[in-house]
Amino acid sequence: MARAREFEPEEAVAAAMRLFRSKGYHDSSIRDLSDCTGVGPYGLYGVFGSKHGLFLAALDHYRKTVTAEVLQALEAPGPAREVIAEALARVLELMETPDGRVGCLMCNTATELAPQDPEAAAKVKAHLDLLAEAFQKLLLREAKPAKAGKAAPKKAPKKAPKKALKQDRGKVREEARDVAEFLAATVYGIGLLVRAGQDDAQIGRYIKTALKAVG
Amino acid sequence: MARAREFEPEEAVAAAMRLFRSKGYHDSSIRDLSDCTGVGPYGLYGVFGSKHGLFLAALDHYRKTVTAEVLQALEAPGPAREVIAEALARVLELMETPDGRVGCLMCNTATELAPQDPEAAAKVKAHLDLLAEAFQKLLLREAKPAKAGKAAPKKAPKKAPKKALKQDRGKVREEARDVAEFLAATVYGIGLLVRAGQDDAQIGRYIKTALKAVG
DNA sequence: TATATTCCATATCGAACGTTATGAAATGGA
DNA sequence: TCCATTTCATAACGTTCGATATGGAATATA
Repeated sequence: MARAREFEPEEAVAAAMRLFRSKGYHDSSIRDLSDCTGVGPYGLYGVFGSKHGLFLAALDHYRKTVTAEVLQALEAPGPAREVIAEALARVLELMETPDGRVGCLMCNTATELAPQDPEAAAKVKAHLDLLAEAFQKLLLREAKPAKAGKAAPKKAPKKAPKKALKQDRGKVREEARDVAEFLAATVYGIGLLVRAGQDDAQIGRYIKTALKAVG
Repeated sequence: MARAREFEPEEAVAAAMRLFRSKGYHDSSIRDLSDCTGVGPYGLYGVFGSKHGLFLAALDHYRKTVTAEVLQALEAPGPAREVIAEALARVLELMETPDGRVGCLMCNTATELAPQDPEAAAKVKAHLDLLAEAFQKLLLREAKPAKAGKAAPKKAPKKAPKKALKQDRGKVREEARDVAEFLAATVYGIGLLVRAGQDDAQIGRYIKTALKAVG
């Protein structure tokens, strides 16, 4: 048929994501994006339709790469609190890249674009929910080891009326949701502090203090 | 001598601050600012020198108005934890304005500009420190009621060796600093969540959970 | 009232923006 | 080997950017 494409869209998105993450949406021009991806306006518009389309693709790429590493960290075995501490430490690591301390693209997007860009806002919200669900899953994994486990439960349920059980379950689930949402926001908070120029020691203390809310 | 100025710089800054807070720096044009302040490019450049100068003035104005209300809330009497809860609730109120849920200008600036704008970054950092100091002062006010107080101290110091006193003081002070820094970051976190489009109920749960870290 | 000076509204500047048009280069099927 | 088609690099489009120049209106002093 015709000439073949000479670039890989996925690679272009990855490069564009780096630029957007570093400089934000408005301060990244098509020429900048063209330079950093090595693609040229024709290619970018042909595949992504617009600067905005490319940006949305970059948001998806962020979730599939950076955020995926956080979610993976939350799948680690062990006590929830320790897993969370490790995951948040990993988050902090991920906020620094060869481009500098660029923070979290989703957090940056929330403040720069969300109120005026429904599509970007939807992706940010979905991302927050994704994080919260991962935290909640981890928290509930520990809260109810009711299923057959190898080790015996440390805290044996004493004097637990059957009627109250459902209420307890609800309470536990509710608190887990609150803490999970809080931790998802904390992930954004880490990105925010990195972006604000705080050093790792200070952010480490922030994480340590936030963990006190896990209970 | 000559013709008098027809606008009040302070009012112009206030209007510019509202626009910057709503749309960010890069998405607010001189024409927009000219329209919303009613001043015209000549006046703006004559007084503020540049768009960037006007923005820095807007950051100062934010501290002197919005943040001042938060600092005032932190001066309220009563148990630290309750005062903090009230102050954070006040923060949430302040994030909504006639222009919508615009969030915190300092938080927005941290993510949009700080890495590439040293002057803005310095103001953001100073603002964070200001908040942290206010929280720390409040926390320490409660931690050491050593000075002559009307009511008797509830927790009488039992078996406290003189040598350990200094160390305890240091520990208390250190923990107060950590919590204070955490709470300052929480203020930004509230602004971030507002900007991300979370509703008040969700942010209220975030505040409630964060308060668990106060201890 | 005359004048020098400053401010205002507006026009305008060169540059950069996001996007599209253009012509040469490349490629699979006839 | 030619052709139809698609991609490429690049020029160009109209618009808007931040910033400045300009001419008339306003004012304190003389």
